[in-house]
Amino acid sequence: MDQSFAIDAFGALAHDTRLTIFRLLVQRGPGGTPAMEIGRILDLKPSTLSGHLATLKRAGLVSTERQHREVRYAPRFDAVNGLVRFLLEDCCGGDESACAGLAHSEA
Amino acid sequence: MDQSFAIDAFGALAHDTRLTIFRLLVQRGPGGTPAMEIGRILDLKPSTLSGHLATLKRAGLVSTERQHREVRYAPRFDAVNGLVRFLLEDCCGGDESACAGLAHSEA
DNA sequence: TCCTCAATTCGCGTAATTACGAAATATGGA
DNA sequence: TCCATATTTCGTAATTACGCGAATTGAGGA
Repeated sequence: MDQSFAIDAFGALAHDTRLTIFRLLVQRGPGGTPAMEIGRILDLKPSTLSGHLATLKRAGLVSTERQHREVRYAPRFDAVNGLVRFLLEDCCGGDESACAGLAHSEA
Repeated sequence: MDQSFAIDAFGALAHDTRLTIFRLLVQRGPGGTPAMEIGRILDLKPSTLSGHLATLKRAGLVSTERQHREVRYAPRFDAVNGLVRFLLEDCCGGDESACAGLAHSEA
């Protein structure tokens, strides 16, 4: 996890439609969701949807798998964990007691 | 935590200088760091620094406290936790087994 | 009050992002 | 091969973000 990866990932999430897409994928689970289904649910034009999915993919936040004629998009949970670890790296100068309970999320 | 808050927060972090500032604040700890010290460490012009700090503040990622002539900036760990929870809300449709170990970070 | 340091606000030119129609490409069935 | 469905690429115009010099505000000491 380096800085430029994190910037791309945060930038990808810093958009109304893309954030909605990503959260939808999280709720759908690791099995993935076909692009067209996402577009139907969120009422997005194909080219707009495709652009956003490409942004999320470039940022490493989603993985893709072609199945027949469809492309299934799935969230990458490891990317989220990586982002959090990167953000809180060397938290409080390594002093566990200073940030106890703060650096751990219970989603 | 609502969507527009999350968008502002991710947008604030999606920038080289601001991400560096935030991570520096995390490492410095909850006691806060004077703005000028941040600027000196990262070699930033006052107006540029101030703009970035204002963006982080608006996004709810940092808190400020005036001490004498200085303004100390501190990271808001609760905001980070809130973002992660928001991102992973209803993960895998609530099926714990499907995302076990994925939704929890050990920073 | 006057001065100085700390920090913010304003203004401007430049650069990146956005949505989406139209055209192109990919996949599999008839 | 021909076609329909699924998805991506391209082009363009409108919007927004960027850095930073200059001017301004705030707080405390002399």
